[in-house]
Amino acid sequence: MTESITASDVAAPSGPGGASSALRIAVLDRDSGFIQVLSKRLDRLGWEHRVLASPVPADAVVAMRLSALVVDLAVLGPQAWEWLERLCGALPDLGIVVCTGPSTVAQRVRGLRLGADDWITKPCHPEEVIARVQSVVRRRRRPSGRTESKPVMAGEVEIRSDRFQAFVNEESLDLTRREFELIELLAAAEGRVLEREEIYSRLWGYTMVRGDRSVDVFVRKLRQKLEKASPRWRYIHTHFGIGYRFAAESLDVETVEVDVPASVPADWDAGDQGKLTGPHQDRELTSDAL
Amino acid sequence: MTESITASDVAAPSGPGGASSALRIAVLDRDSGFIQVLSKRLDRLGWEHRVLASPVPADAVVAMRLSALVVDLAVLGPQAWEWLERLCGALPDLGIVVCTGPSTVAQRVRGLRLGADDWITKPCHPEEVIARVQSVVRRRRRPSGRTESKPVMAGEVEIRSDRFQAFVNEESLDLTRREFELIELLAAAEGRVLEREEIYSRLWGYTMVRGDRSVDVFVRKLRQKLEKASPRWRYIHTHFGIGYRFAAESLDVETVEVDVPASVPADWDAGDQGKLTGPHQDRELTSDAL
DNA sequence: CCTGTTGTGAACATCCTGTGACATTTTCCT
DNA sequence: AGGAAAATGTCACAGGATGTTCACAACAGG
Repeated sequence: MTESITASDVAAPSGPGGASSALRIAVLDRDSGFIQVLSKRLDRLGWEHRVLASPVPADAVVAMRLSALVVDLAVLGPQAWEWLERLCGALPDLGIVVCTGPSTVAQRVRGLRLGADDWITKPCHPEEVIARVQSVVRRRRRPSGRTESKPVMAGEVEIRSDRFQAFVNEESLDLTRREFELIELLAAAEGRVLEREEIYSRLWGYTMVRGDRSVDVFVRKLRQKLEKASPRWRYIHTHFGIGYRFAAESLDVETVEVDVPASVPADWDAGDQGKLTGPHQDRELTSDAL
Repeated sequence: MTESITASDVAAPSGPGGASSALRIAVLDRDSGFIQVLSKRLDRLGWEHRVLASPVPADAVVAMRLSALVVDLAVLGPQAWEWLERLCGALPDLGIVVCTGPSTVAQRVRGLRLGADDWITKPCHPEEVIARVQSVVRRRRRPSGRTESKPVMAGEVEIRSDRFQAFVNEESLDLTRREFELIELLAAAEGRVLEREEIYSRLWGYTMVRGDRSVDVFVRKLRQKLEKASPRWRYIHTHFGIGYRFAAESLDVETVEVDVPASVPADWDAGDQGKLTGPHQDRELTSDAL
């Protein structure tokens, strides 16, 4: 029962951590001949893989952190559609290749609409299965675009994707992987509010269950490190009931904005609101006041 | 550059999930029957599409700014592979679905390896082609899709969905989540009267029980914040016995901002607000303006 | 003038987030 | 392999923000 998967470089689903080669896939099927041939081929490719012979609850699949899954819907029996739908819902970034016996157009269309990425009809050549899995994964990976190495600056921090680190004055913040992924994600969406659910699904790869505090906890860890390294700046802003927003804001220039004293004449079209906080001066519903 | 796919004011209801519709695809094929059927289907889906009958240089395809391309390699003749490779290299984000006659496994694998995202063998059902194109595009959409969202202006307020906030002169109104949802909903229906029941069911998700004052309370909170930030405008108008209507109206006769004619004589209640709202005649509570 | 509807303010109940502590898993070192 | 250190994931609590309800006043309509 020991798994053949030795996690050496487990590229988390949507995470930036991907080595380009090492894939992690699972095959859910009972056709022993097919499995055997496919396994051998996968071995030679050096992909981590795992064979499942019986219907696995969608939740269990989540835990496997796969890049892709090859599945014969026949194994799942009548609940195949439901299973597929749930899985696709939970793991929007998982590549799913259905490889099953004869089917109707309607079935294939249904499967693809539910979220499957490809549908291969048996009998088929294992090499084609491999190629289609690669194709699916290739597309999935693209967004993570690890190629560019343009450091992002925000306030005092510099985010270097090529080093998986953030720096302040050339000093590393010692971010862990998740912390870095988080700040990278937030910074990429600078100015926009990201909802918790979105942050979670983009970092963890599957959908968040209600009551999960992981995002909050990592935000706090990030804030701590940012605070320590760059005390006079605020970067992560809370939007109550929604999520977080990344924007560098300096605390230095104390923006004492006087309330309009009601005795303002009729027309202030001269618009001298006198904003002095630089690029961003929004006063949000920040609960980060200390 | 004259071509513009404008999903003009679709005003995505809420959240990132918005416009999933407007796709732009091309079909490179000569099989007139296939093309015809497919085109009709594409029309009904509202996807912009274009049929190409002869080999188009890869560069030309680039200019089309497509979401996906369906191609019969047979049209391309012997240089099909080279063409495919060049295209995939030039447009890594373009979805490419090969749809062609009988082929060997080796050919299919080669095509997929070169960068094709799917390979369908003719004869095939157009619906399956559609479904596979959707599947391919679905993956591509994730990263880029949700970036844009144009702010909505009304009078002095600017509603930015990406920030879950409304602003007046770049100053946040500090709306809570519900308040924001409410103003967003109202503003999206600008000019029309929304009944309480509808507002309630769209914001709270279930039907309102008689006697529930939640909507009124939130309207009041919204009005307060709007009033404080933009004193010389009225935005939310009560329609007795019905519900509320959102429309920016200046109290200054001078300031001709947007739609309001402003040259209104003495009798406002003559109801020349311009916009008649269908079933209910505009019975306005304009007396409070004096 | 009467009745039902809406505006208002405040009390109250809930939900949300920050925080620290702790359990669990992974990584690294010996 | 064994164990320490680091990273990640969970949990419970406290304080604050938000949502809901209520009573009453003000108002529109007949």
